[in-house]
Amino acid sequence: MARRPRRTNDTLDARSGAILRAVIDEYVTSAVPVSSGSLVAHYPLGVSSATVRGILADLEALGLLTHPHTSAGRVPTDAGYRYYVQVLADDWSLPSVEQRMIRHQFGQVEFASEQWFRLAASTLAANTGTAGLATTAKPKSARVRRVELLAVQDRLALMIVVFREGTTRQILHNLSMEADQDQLSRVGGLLNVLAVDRTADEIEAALADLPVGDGVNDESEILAQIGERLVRAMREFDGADIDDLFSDGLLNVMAAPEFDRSDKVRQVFAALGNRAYLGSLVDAVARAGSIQIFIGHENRPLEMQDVSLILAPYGRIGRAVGVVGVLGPTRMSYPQAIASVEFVSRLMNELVEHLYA
Amino acid sequence: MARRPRRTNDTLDARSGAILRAVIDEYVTSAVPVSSGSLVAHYPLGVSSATVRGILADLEALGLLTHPHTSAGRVPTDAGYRYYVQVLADDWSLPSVEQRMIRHQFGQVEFASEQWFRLAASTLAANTGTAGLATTAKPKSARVRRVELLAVQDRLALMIVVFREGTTRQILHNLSMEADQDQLSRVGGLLNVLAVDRTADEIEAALADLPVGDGVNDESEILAQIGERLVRAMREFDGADIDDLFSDGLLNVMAAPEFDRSDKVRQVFAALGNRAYLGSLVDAVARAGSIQIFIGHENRPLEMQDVSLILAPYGRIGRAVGVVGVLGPTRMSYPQAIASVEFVSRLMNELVEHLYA
DNA sequence: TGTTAGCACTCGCCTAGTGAGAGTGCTAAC
DNA sequence: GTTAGCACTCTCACTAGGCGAGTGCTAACA
Repeated sequence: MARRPRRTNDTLDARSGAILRAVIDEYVTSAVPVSSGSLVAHYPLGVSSATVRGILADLEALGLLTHPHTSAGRVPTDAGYRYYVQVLADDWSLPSVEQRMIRHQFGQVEFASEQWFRLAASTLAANTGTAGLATTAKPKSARVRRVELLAVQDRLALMIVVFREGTTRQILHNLSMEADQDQLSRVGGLLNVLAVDRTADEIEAALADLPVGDGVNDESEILAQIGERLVRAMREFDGADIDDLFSDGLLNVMAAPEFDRSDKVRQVFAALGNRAYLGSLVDAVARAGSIQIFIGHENRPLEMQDVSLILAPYGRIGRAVGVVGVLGPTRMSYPQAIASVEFVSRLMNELVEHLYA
Repeated sequence: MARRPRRTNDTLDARSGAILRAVIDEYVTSAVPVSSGSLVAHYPLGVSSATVRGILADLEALGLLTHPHTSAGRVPTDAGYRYYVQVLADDWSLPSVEQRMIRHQFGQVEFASEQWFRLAASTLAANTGTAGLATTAKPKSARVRRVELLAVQDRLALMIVVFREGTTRQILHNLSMEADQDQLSRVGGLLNVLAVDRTADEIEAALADLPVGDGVNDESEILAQIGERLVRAMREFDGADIDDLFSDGLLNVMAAPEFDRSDKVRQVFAALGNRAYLGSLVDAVARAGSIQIFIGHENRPLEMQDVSLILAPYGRIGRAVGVVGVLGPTRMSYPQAIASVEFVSRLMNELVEHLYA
């Protein structure tokens, strides 16, 4: 047989494309290397298995498929999946029934902020049979929306900070002197004037401009202490790679036959615990501004080379951006996953838009 | 050999006890069935392997050891571990170096409330090589310490509730009318008067006693709406089996050879996702008021019969109680685990005491 | 020139069989 | 009561052979 590549200009001819798609669809559901015979049996290709074999050999020569061993069927390579999502992409969108169902669920949780992230993760997990991920939207530099101070004990104050994007922080602070709720309320009032809508740097500057208390005035001393603690907390927040990561359905990934040995799973989970790596991912996705797909070896960490990530940003570019997505074995249903991630990220966008217009 | 049981009154004689302890210590570190030969080689028993074999046979007859097959060494049964922790318990306490180190770490996190739970879980995980668990302290009926209201948008209010035990809830609420921050602040003042130190039921009663607004007064209408939402949130909180579960080191469990197949791990994790089950555990431990040990089959759920739980309560009995502990394979170092859990729970007690004296 | 049937060939998987080694249980002597 | 000695059992690792699946190639065909 003439083994000339069946493609022109980096694009497969229609029939080769159809067969590649068939191999992938089949393999994704069966997890078993697919043979020429099973293809002609399950798909209306209109040719014999011998012809299919020829095409499979070509696709293998192009690096889109492999062969575990001579007498086994074909398995897609990472490049094969890549071609699939890139070129063979159909109009992949969620059936409107599912869309309505998901929308309904989001309506149910009644704006209990962090519930949204849990819901995003669990929706994605349930909808794709893989692991769902969602990070909160983290700004480059947090700005304060509001600060509250509560007296917990003689010298113990609880500070609650609400950032502009809705995330909150609670910080217990040991004061160097006693302070009752009235004092703290007054200090809180001053602190709000000073801090609202400002970043850590701006608040620090404003604090420096304050007349020095000389210890004469207790409240200005408390303000200085609390203000300093606030700035520190904001710096920590700004410096973190990501804010919070919610995940669901990690058990789904374990159920995949390629992860029946738990050391494989452990590696992936370990990589997922690496905040710096996650931060770089969020960054990359935020910078790209649209859904990103990382297939197998396209993932940097060695531990992630058997899985694929599909991530989409949400939020307001330049201000606070978060990410939702899924993680699954490379052998996953990309259409379903892509459609789900795209839909959920759109939904999250609407929510953010609605909240902080 | 005379196969008479080597115990009187449910207690093994000294030598049998020493050998049982040796078997368990050996098996815990090696994960391999231990033979009579390796015992005489590694422990100063002063007898020959043949004698040890006789005693091993007795211990097996008593149900404290088993035999995977004829030509294999002995493995402890759940009953064997139980006897070990119950009767062979030495003075198991943490070396003071470790105690100081842990105390130091807890000092570092600077009262950032939920950080404590994370730290408790991760300390236990690191110290025992198993999974560390910590739940927040949840009261039977939450009482409000403070409520704050923030205007987010025209009709959107963010309510922050701080409960007496330090946990907080953020709830976004859609108002039926517009309200600015001034209005919300006034409503917030009223709400605090009404709600502070009260349970859901008491707040509901107080709300019912309020003069009806008839829609004449916007603020009383807002108060009614927000108050109703607050009561609902508190009911949800009260009704939950547990509040929040922090865990760390789940990967440690996966690393154990008995969990090399990921379906085993999956079962355990699935059980751990069951809130009702966790709630019943917390309940049981809180009721007992002291450290509790559940070994293998002593755990109800079938999925948990290959692991052991060591849990200790902290907090104030009758008011808010939480639990810290570890989860590991039945083959774990009980002395180390028990000492660590006991120490961390004591530490958490001190923290709670210090905070809410 | 592309397609197809036919067929040899390869290779993984399963089963059975074998030998070595580990560790026991028993017994007879101390 | 303890011990050395020994037969016995059972797992593990390795090997060999048969089976089946699926390929790659070739020659014939449309």
